[in-house]
Amino acid sequence: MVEEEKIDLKEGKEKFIQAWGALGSNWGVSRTMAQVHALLLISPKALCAEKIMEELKISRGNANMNIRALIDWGLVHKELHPGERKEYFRAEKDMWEVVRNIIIQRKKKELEPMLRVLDEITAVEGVCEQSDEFCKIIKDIKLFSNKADSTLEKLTKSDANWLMGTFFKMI
Amino acid sequence: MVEEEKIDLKEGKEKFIQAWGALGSNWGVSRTMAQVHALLLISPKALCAEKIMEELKISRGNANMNIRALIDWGLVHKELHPGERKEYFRAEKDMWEVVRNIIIQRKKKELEPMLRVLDEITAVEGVCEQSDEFCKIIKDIKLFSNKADSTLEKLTKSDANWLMGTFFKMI
DNA sequence: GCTAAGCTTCAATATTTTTTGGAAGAAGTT
DNA sequence: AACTTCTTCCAAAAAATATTGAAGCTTAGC
Repeated sequence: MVEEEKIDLKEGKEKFIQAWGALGSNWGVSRTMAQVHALLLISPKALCAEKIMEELKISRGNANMNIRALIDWGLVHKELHPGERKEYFRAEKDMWEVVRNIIIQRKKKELEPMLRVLDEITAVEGVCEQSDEFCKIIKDIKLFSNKADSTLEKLTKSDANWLMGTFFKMI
Repeated sequence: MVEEEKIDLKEGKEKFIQAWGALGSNWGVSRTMAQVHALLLISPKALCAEKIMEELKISRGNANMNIRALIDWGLVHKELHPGERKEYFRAEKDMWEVVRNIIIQRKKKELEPMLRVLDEITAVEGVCEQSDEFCKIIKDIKLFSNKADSTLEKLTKSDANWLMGTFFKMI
C-alpha cells in the first residue's frame, strides 16, 4: 500500500518535471534548465549537485551550467550547510517571486534593448513617402512597447499581496 | 540626398528585422519566422512569397512554412488580389491585437495543458509525509496558474481601448 | 605547502531544430 | 487535356544548441 503510494509520488514528480521541461522549451529556456528548476521546485529541501545529476541523469558539467544559469535568473539560491563543503540549491517557491524575477530579467534583456533599437530607428528616418510610412509604423510599435515597459515596471514593483488580492480581482 | 535617405530607410528596416528576429528566438519562435513577421509588420502593403524570399534570402519552402505558421498564430492574413493568382500576405498592425493573439495561442497550447497535468498530479497523491509535501507545493503552483489563467482570459476578452486607457494608467 | 573534495570550464560530441531544393499537388487558362 | 503559375510537402543537409567528460582550478583542513 505504502509502496503503491510511493510509486505514485515518483510518477507525479516525473510528470511534473517533464511538463515543466516542455514548457521551458517553448520559452527559450533549455529543457534541462527547466527540469532542474522543476526538480528543485518540488523538493522540500535543498539538493546538492550530485543529487540533481542522479535524478535527472545528466552530467556534472551540464548540471553545473544550468544551476548557475538558474541562480543568475534569481530562481534558485545557493545554500551552504555548516561543516560541509558541498553546495546545496534551493528554488524560490513563491510563484509570484518566480514570475516577478522572470519579468525583470526578460524586460532588461529583451524589451529594453528593443526600445533602444526603436529609438535609433526613429531618429534616422524622415523625408520621402516610404520613410514616413515606415516611421509611422515604428512609432506605433514604440508607443506600445513603452506602455508595456512601464506597465511591467509597475507590476514588478507592486506588492505581491496587493497584486493577488485587489488587482487580479479587478479586471 | 534622396539616395542617402533611402539608404537610411533600408538600414532602418534591416535593423528592425534583425532585432525582431533576435527577440523571437528568445521566445521559442524561430528567428526566420520572427523576421518574416517583422518584414510584414513594417511593410505598408501586402507582400507575396517571392518578395519575402528575396528580402530575407530564404528558400521557398522555408518562406512558405513560416508564413503558414504566422497565419496559424493569427498574426498574418492572406490577401488575394483580383485578377492575380499569387497570394499576398499582410501582418496585423495593431500591436494590441498581435499581443492578444499571442496570449490566446500560448494560453491554449501551454498554460491549459499544464493545468491539466497539475490536476492529474494532485489527484494521484495523498498519504505519506513526502506525498503531502509534494502535494502542497503542487497545489500552490496550481493556485497561481489558475489565477494567471483567469487573468489572461479576462485580459484577452477586454476591449483594447478600455485596456490601454483605464487599466494601464491605473496600476 | 600538500591533499582531497568539490566546483568550473571548454573542446569534442551528440542532439535538436531549421533550412533547402525538388517533386508532387492544385487550380486557373488556352 | 496540356500548360502555366503558384503552393505544399518532405527527406536530406546544414546550422544551431545542448551535453558530456575530463582537465584544471579553488579552497578547507591537515
